[in-house]
Amino acid sequence: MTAEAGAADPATPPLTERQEARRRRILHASAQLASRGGFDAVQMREVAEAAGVALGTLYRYFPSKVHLLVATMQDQLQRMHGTLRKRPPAGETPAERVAETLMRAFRALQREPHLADAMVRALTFADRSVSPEVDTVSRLTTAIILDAMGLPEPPSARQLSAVRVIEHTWHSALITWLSGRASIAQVKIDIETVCKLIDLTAEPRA
Amino acid sequence: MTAEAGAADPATPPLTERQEARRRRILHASAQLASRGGFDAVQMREVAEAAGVALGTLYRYFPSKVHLLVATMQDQLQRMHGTLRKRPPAGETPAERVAETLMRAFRALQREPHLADAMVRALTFADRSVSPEVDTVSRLTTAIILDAMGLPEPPSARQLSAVRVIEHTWHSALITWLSGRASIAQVKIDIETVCKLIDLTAEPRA
DNA sequence: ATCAAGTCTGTAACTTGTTCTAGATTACCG
DNA sequence: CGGTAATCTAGAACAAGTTACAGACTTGAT
Repeated sequence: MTAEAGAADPATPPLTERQEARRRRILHASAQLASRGGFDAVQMREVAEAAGVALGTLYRYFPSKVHLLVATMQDQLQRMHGTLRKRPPAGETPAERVAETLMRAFRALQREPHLADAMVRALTFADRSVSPEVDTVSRLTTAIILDAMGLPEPPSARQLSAVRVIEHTWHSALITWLSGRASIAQVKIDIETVCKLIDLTAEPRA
Repeated sequence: MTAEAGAADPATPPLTERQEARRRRILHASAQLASRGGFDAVQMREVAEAAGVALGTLYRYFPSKVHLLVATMQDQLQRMHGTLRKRPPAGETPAERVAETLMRAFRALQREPHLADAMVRALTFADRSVSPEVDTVSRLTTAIILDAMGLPEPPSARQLSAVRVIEHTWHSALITWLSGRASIAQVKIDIETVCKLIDLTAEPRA
């Protein structure tokens, strides 16, 4: 519970500069390899080599391939959150703004479909041992959606439920798209459909 | 395209009786192993041994572990569809009936959480090479939901969108539950929330 | 009954994620 | 600076999914 100055790093022993650099090289190598071949192309030996680090060291930083890819996703999401903040969505209603934001994110993912594949597959394949990290990703996603809604006050319980369902749909729709079972148009429709839930959960009264 | 008398098996060369029996033994062994340890406990060598079949034969019937587990899910889903048909949901509205049906299915999964884990993880981890099989599972799920809705006429495009979103939520909510990041109560709320979409897509006119 | 084609078995090999170990390097403390 | 604990490296070893292959068994047609 001791507050830290940084962004999100509770109770992690501070890293030296060289360690921070290693960590960054590893994440970079991971994203790089993922950008070509997707999940399968991220091979631990190759990541280690590309990052200029021994295999054992890679495993010290990220205890499994899934941990590594989920951390990669955290990294990318943070980047995207920053980008999205700069140009807030222009829609009239919260539902429109959320749909617009998600579609913008979706277009970004389309530019690197293999990277998206690696990250999303890792995310949904993650077992309990990765729960904390996956939860961080989930919180980031929630933050992005709530940002897009642009609420004047903290969200109600019903709104949070709607946001959770939107996240579910977002992840699952991505998977169906990545595995070639749904078209881009289809994903768009699904996102727009689920966003209608927001209107439904608008507070009946202030 | 030659029509077959069975249920769902287009363009598959007919199996001899012994082959059918082998296939059944394999699926049974798979479900059995999955029921204990989940995804990781389904080890191809063990499945082969438990089914009394050589490893190469197992791979001839199911070209990968994911194929095997998705086929296992098909099998279980078919069973569940049958069970659900017997006692149709009692709710007043389509939304209520769908939520009731999904919660019933959810309770069934809770009885075999490891099996659920194996099947759902395989389903979301499946890559393009498993698309046809995953699609079959998806169609089965859709059929179950449409059944529960109990519509007098074929569903509209908007209703089908809602059903797709419900499926997305169903899969993703299961995953968060299986990985311990959401409680049973939470899954229930998410299902109920997304089912409200059905009301939203009720035809404005007949 | 016999032959050819296809299938099944048993087993070894290969791949990639993961673990382990011994020795070199680095960081920190006095 | 010197010592010590932690970290890093290189590489072997292990586990489980997957592939390969030689020989035995089935099946179906003649």
